[in-house]
Amino acid sequence: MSEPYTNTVFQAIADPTRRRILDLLKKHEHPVNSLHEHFDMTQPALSQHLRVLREVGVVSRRRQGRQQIYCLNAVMLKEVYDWVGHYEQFWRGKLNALGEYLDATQDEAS
Amino acid sequence: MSEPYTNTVFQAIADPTRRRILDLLKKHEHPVNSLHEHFDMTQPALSQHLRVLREVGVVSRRRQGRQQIYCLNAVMLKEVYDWVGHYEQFWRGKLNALGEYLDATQDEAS
DNA sequence: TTGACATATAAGTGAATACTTATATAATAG
DNA sequence: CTATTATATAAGTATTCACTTATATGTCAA
Repeated sequence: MSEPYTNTVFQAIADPTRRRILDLLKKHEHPVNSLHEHFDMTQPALSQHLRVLREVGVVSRRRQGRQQIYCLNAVMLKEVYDWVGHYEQFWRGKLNALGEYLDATQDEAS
Repeated sequence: MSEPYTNTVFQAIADPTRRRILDLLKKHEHPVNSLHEHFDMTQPALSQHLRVLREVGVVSRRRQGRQQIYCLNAVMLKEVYDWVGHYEQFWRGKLNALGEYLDATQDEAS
């Protein structure tokens, strides 16, 4: 009945647009207009996604002239990596057994 | 402007309740009522979370008498692990203070 | 100072989400 | 069969979300 989990980073990366932003920032830092070229949405919509990422702490920004340069702060993703890493043993071994993944019925149905 | 990302698994694990369900199933399989003891919500609410996890494919179930036994299908989490794993170098470099310029060597590739 | 540029915030909207209670289905016990 | 147990679905609701347009802020250039 306890609540030992937080929401933040996992929710931030739940959105595909925000994952794409992170992937772009992984290559190198970007000002907003440079990021904006990659997305089919308005600039305010993008800025709102950037705000989510900022509030979670997975990106940071600095001003450079009129631009805001966003860059990755990947340390916050370690929480995700650590959590999902605890499941690694479960998919290792199963993969080479039957290819991509077994059907939902694991009772020798195939 | 492309859309090479899907939503499914990342969104499924965005909710803390669903991550807790997976953590319970990681220990061993569970019928619904056994899972329900761990959560402060109604049984239908829990069943709806289980449905989300099922539809994404990260859990499966089989009937055993009146019970539905849920068990983990962790292969679907590999997508998350792989995605976030591409960021590992960034926090490793920063955590042990080897300096940013180690990260700077991934400007090319991918 | 004025105007253009770069980005952020405000306000509004429709859809999705996470819950609730009520009911349906499914298996077993009597 | 009927009643009980176990789980799922239906329907309703309040909140959150991802977007939009309009406007505000902040920087630079003329």
